[in-house]
Amino acid sequence: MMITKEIPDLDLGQISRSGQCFRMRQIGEDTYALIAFGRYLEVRQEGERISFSCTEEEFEKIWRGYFDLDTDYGRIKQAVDPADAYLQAAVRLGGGIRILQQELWETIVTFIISQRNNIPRIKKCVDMLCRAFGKKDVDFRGEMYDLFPTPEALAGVSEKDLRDCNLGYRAPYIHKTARMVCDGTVDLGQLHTLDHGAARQQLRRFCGVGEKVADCICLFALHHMEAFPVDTHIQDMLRKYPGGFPFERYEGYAGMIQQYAFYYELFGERNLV
DNA sequence: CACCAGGACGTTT
DNA sequence: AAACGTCATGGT
Repeated sequence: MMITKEIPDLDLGQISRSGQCFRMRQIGEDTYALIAFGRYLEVRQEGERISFSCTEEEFEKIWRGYFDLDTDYGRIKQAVDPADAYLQAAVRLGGGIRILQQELWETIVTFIISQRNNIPRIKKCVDMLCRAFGKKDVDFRGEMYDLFPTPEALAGVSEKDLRDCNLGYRAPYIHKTARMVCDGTVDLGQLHTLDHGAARQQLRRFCGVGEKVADCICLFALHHMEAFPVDTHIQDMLRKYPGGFPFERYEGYAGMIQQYAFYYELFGERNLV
């Protein structure tokens, strides 16, 4: 149960480092393990040949959508202004990033955790949460792994138990948010049917979800490619456009441009551009 | 509208 | 070793 596909514009290392998915880890030189939609997957990359540890059926059902394989990222990159030295450099560095289509509940919680936090620590917190409150399952080798805890699981534990996962002041945010999902205050299923403005408005009702986190959830779980989360790194980037960033040029997919810029701010050479 | 606490730790100096 | 910063938000 190993299938191989030819996939352009995809770099597992870049996706793993890009900080949109906190449950993807490197387990070998070119191999990554991730857990999503109740499945454990190992993915290996050799150039454009990507191997998936699953059946063809599972690939079509889950991973084609998860890795956003029906979006043409080559076309998006070609649309970047050739005269824009900054974005050209950003695309050169992070051209293998894709916008994953992750699970909504997990994305809500992980991006509440992400606020005022760094990527290595976010991953640790998420691992601890899954270890403590997630259902256990076995992978294709028979090894145990932890699913992401359900809203019911997180609403059912004490705030202190959440704090023990090093969530700090985010513990009450997550507890309240879990309860709001369980009691139906916000309908997660319905969120998938809303447009960007309406979804963002609903997400803002959760405790601990502000403008930035709401946009991350829209981009990484609801696949609103127009969502443009502005954090401290993107603020730095925007300052490099004294005449204003050309949002109108990238209408409908500014979120993808945001990801290239975010990655470049984090991993690009400091003295370049 | 302008602060500022709250937590813990990765990163840089 | 010590200061600095981290994919912000809610409360005052």
